[in-house]
Amino acid sequence: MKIATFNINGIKARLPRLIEWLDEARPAVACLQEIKTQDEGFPAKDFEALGYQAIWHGQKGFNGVAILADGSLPVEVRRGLAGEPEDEHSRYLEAEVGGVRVACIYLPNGNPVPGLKFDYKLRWLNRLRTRMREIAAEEVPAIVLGDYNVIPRDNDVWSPAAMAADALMQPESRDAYARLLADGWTDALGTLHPEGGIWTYWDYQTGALQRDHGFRIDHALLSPELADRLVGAGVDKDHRAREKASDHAPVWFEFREA
DNA sequence: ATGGCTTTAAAATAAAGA
Repeated sequence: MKIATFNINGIKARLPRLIEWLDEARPAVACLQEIKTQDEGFPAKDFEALGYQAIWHGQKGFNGVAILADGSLPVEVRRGLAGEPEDEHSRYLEAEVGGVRVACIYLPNGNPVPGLKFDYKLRWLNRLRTRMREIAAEEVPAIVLGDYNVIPRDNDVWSPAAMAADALMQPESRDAYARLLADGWTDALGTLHPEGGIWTYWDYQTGALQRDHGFRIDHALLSPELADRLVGAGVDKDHRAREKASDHAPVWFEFREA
């Protein structure tokens, strides 16, 4: 069972690329971030034509998440995180798919540091932790995946010095991420590759892709019940180099059947 | 170099991203 995440940076601008990737990679579940459309603009019919059914949480102009499943409709469990009723950002969507709890997240970027946006990022990380502890207590196979906007380790970035001032690498961001791991969640790609050097994002600017100036911020955290079933993971880097590509590449995780 | 690109929203610029 392949479960993937892809920050597509605009589902309208990226639809041909997205369909192409679904067709080639054919994940059982695909979590999308930054769909950047209101609910009514979501191209559900284009996915249905490929055999995928979807749920989504859109927003005008930016943010927005979706969960696609091959041959079935994800059963929605929750949209949005508790704790800040006034928070209208569309960044969290959770569903049951094929016997697995799947939470699709788009964590706030948090730049500049310091500032209100960074404060929001840290609060959001705390709210996420609260929800993940609830999921963990259910003792079900679970995966919380998406764009975490956190570079967990120095070997997850082409140059720690170049990114030192960025919200993605602040000690507070890393500590919050580390607390999730301490709670018992497994960083799927990080665990398979402790040596680092794997990127999921390359900036559009200054030829970052050509220089391989990237970093790893798209993650999947696994509950113990699912971590035992992990058999592989990877980044579809070739999709980053295609015409009109997102600045993120798709990341996939393969699991043994239960 | 708070920039460099890119998308969205909306009608020329501005916000947001990371």
